[in-house]
Amino acid sequence: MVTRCICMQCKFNQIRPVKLARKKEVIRSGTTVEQMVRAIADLIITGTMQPGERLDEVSLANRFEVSRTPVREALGQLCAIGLVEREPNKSAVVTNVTQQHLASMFEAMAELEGICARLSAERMTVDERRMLESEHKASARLVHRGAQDEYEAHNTEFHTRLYRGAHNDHVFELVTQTRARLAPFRRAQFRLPGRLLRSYEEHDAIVIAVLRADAVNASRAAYAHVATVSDASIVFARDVESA
Amino acid sequence: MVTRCICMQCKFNQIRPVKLARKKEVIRSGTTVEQMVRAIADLIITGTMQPGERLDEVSLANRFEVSRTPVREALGQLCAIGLVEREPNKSAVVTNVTQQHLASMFEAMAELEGICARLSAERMTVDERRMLESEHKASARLVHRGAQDEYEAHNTEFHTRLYRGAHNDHVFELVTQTRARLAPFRRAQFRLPGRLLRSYEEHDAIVIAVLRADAVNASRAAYAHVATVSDASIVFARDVESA
DNA sequence: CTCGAGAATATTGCATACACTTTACGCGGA
DNA sequence: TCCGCGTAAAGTGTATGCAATATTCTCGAG
Repeated sequence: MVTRCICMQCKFNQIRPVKLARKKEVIRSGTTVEQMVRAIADLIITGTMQPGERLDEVSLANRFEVSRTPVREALGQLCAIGLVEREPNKSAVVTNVTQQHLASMFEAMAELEGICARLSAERMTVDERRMLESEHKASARLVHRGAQDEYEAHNTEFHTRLYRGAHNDHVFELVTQTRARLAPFRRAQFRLPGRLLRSYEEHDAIVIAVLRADAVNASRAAYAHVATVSDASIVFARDVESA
Repeated sequence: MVTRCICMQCKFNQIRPVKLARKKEVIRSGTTVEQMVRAIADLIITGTMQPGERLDEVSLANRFEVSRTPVREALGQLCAIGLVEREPNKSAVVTNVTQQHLASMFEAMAELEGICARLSAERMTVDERRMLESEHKASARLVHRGAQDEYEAHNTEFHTRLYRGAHNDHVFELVTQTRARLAPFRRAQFRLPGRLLRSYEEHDAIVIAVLRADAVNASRAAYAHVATVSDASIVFARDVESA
């Protein structure tokens, strides 16, 4: 996708005659590099770029209409985060994790979610508990309607609430980062039949335990929840790999 | 330290007339950027640069005799890791964590070490267990001699063994990364009276549980161990701050 | 027809140049 | 003396150029 195609109509092949001059009129949110990091991360997380695919600097630079310098910095940061891999004098590549590493990430994720659920059960404020519950109940509707995309958004929101509820900044960072790296592999899980309902039921178990301040069961339920996501996703990943 | 001093003898103020020309004869381990990341991280971790201190790009470039480009990339990566902070058009700054964030990192570290110890108890191979035990026993000598620096090296080694023993790549990454970020604050802990012996005893509890494959107690012991390090370090950090 | 060596091309790594932003400095006025 | 304000200096953000490395292509030998 990123590698050059032969077609001369393809915008990647067009030599852009216009000077790359950033005018101050251009309202920029943050620096170019930040934008690039977000943009490229999106490409990876949304699956527009598959693991193993090459991230060619000049193509990206043309695509986003910037010079190679910010692209390079962005790739460096994505590398530090772990979304891409680089070796000297070669193109950056979307991180291609082995089955084993994937499994280790899911296991770590389960541990981290377990911690978050446990700490949430112990530490969430009354407001946080109330919000968690109402948001969760609201998503029941989506399950009935089979609204996958909307449910997925709610799902993300739900987990974020758990992460925040732990009231630990660093744990929040770790779990968020791990989730980002798992995102490419988790993408299609809600396509599997019955996954939506099952996810809801598992959330239910977590919510009940958290509301009761039952740390042990909250932790267990969260761990188990990730474990089933893991199973679904690893199966999916294997299919993709063999395809 | 990094900011310019007035003295014209200071090497930071010397205009370097020599061209920055990298000859191929120079044997380089990895790219310049990698070296820079390591070098700057070292400055921070070893405490040569204190939290809050400015990392001026040109000074660093002169100091390491490279251009600003690799310095910038390195700073970007260190920012992604969390060792430095940046905002647009300002110098990068060694991350200055609040008491609260520091506490959250130690708590996260305790959780992670607990996980590692638990998994190690369950998963370490016979060889790994043997090595853990013999290395641990060897360090007893250092405690008696009061050899702080050597003990610290052994201590690092000991914990790394636990992290590896968990047989989970991603957990290893997370715990290693967290340790790096805590390093600046943990530095002086072994200076505290009696800390050496106490550390050894705590390691002992972990080793015993791991060797017995007693996951629960291994986890507890590891958690408790970090908690005491945390106490010592937070006290130290507070002293530094108020000084 | 396949394989491999070597040239041609593409791409990365770093240095440098320059525009824009922030900070430091100095000076006049209150 | 102290406070603004304007200018100078320093510093960051990005584009571009060049050398070094990797990749692709070509063509001849087997």
